Amino acid sequence: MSARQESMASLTTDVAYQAIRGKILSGEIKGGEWLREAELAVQLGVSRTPVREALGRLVADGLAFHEPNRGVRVGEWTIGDFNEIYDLRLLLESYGASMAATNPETDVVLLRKLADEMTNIAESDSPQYAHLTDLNNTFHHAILTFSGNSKLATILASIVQVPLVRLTFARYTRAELLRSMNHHREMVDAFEARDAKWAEAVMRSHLRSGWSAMQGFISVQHLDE
Amino acid sequence: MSARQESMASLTTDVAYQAIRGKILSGEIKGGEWLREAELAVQLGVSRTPVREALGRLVADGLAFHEPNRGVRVGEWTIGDFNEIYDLRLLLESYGASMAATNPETDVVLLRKLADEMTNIAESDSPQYAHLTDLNNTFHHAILTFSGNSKLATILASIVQVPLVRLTFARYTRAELLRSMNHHREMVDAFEARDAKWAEAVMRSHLRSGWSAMQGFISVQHLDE
DNA sequence: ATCTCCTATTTGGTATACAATAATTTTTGA
DNA sequence: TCAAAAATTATTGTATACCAAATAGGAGAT
Repeated sequence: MSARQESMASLTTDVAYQAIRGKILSGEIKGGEWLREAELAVQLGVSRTPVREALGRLVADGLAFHEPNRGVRVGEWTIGDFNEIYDLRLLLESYGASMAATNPETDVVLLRKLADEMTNIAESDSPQYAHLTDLNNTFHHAILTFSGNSKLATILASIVQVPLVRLTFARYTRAELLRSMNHHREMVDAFEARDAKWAEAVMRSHLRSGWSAMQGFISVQHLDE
Repeated sequence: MSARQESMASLTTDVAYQAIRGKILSGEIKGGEWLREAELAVQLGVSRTPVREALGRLVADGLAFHEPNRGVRVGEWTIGDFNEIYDLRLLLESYGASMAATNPETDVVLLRKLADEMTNIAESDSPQYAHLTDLNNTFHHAILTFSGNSKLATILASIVQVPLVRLTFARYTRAELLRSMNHHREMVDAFEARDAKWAEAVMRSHLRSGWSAMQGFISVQHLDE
């Protein structure tokens, strides 16, 4: 099982999936809206068939919901959902960090490089948030990979997913941003020391403080759109 | 998001999904075998369309794998996979147990009823293993529900899944079976005492001992078929 | 106003056709 | 003989057309 994944390069269906997913993530299609097969098909210039398969995948990964004989509609997320997601993320990622800390396969050099680069970006005058987000994703994903449990990254991807995408570093205060960067570097130190408990604790702090920072503007976001 | 799920009652596709899934779980279709669309379609007396959707769902929940322009084939599972799965199960279910212990919504009466009924069955002369398995699933699922995190049960279902289905209580020694029943009852005691740490510890013991019992005959299973 | 019936819309499913791709077999050429 | 090339075959991926069933919404009747 382990390695192979074959992430479905089958052109049309995949394009449709990515396109619709993008519309949801970007907010172009809002929560609760219907995803009409025919409409999307003409919009994307494909037939209903790949659209249906794409919708099936969106439903499968929890981004949308299927109502029999009615169709598929985009999911809506409450603060309670975010809370549940963050609790699980805390549980799984801190476990991953503790496992990665004692795994000899863990590439500490890579992680440090990522942490340092993120710090540089964050400390610049006008941080490139998009790049920062990419590096951050890479960093967290790498840790999960180094945990040695190949299922871990998959599961987390299926939980964390979409709804958090719009909550980016751009919303952090400067203090929050710098603290986040400090966490990254401290985590690498913990890995270097092969200290599982330390790594786990830093990851907990990191995610918890991130969640705390986000909670503020989630309600705002709900109000102004 | 929380409650609603709309578990797709759309006849044909669902029937196909269940049928193919059943063939995999029962071992009729073995790991590594191809799932041919046309073949399955005639076998099930439906067209290729619902078969394709069913295969998509099987791929989505990790039971099968897609190889572009080649088709879908049933996954193969190694002992390493089982290990990873059990580690995650331990993490998530013990978390669930600890949360359920202090949740006032937890229906201790129901759980005790289940635990007692399982004990009765296990202590009888010829235990009805199928019924025992059902009750056990209900018991574990109920705890996850009482954890208060609605995502927890979903995630676990997506991990534990299939590959473990064939590893049933029927393979347990009498001692292992009775110990498992003791764990269930002890867990209810921990819930009644609202002792999160206790509940968590019992769940850890429970799953770890179960995994230990299974490890033995997994290799056997691999050899004799 | 409420209930019933009708109609439009949309899904869920079938059937069929066909291009693209990968595997297999056959043929070719040294 | 045997490896490379070419032809054949099998199967997926997509499109298209069509139809039954279900739902929503509105017209009309009570």
